Amino acid sequence: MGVSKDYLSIGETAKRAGVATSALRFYETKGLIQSTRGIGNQRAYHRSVLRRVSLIKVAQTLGLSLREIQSALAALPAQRTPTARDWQKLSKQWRGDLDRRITELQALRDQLTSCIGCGCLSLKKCALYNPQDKAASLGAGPRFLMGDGDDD
Amino acid sequence: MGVSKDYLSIGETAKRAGVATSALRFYETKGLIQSTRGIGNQRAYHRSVLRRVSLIKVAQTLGLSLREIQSALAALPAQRTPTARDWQKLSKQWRGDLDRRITELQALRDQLTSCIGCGCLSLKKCALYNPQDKAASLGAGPRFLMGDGDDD
DNA sequence: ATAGAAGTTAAAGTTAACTTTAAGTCAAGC
DNA sequence: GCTTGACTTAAAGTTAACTTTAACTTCTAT
Repeated sequence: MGVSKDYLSIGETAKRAGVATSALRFYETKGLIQSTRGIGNQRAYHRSVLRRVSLIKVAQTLGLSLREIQSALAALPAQRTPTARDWQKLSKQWRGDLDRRITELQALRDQLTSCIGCGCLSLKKCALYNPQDKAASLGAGPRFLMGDGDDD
Repeated sequence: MGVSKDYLSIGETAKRAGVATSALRFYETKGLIQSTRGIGNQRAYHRSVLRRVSLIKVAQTLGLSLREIQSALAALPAQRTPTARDWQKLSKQWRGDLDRRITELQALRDQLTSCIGCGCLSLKKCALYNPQDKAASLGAGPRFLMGDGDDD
């Protein structure tokens, strides 16, 4: 059982958060969560860690790396259960990220769509090939360029 | 210079395809591209490899893994420059993949949007948390569930 | 003939996000 | 007293997609 009402063992925390104990230890080494130590040097996680892990999981679903998540969580108080307000702040920012990614993918799809049937695939000319064009060319409209047969 | 009009050294191929020679060797071990060997055991890549590498790069931009790309390319003749028709077939399939990913992300965003301000973050109830719900819940409409304060 | 650029192979290194393993500690139940 | 289960740490393993390194060999130009 838990160390107390407010503190849980690593096993319990893992079970309730739906992650492996190894993941919790890993998160701890990365500074994403914290623990205190009880008798026998065993970890005791505060209840608030459960929410933190939840946030981590949501953020991961959204495609954020642990490093990015760490930055975001750094803004939250470690020893307090994140409030609705905390969550709002984070989720709004994350939605922005998501929106951006979606927009990028849509532009990529449009580019791809306009390229279907084009068949150019010219390394030097096709917009799909040039990563540096990515920001610039996305939304810059379709380009139907047939390779000249010599520069592919 | 190239071995002939139709064959290029690894260095030239790398330069023209915009990838490192190490990447080309790597792709070769993965069966994504092929080479013949001249005297001295040096690789000679057929011109068509340039297009193949192009396809690989585009596919990667679209988010496909080398393994998936390998499958797609397996349908293409190794010793022939992919034609517009080949490209059409691939790009249509890839667009489908892209569409699906975009749809997923949009559903995720909608879910996130509806969760902003909700602040539930209940491990047991919030739709954002449950990966297995992902397929089912996406598009299943928003869920405003406040945690009961005891389950997370 | 010889320097230097470009190639070759096998193996190890890199990053992310963890898991697995090894070896040992600790508390509870019988 | 002893087995069992949960826990601890450090280190190694895993997958993807390459890059880097080491130790040579071959080609090209002078």
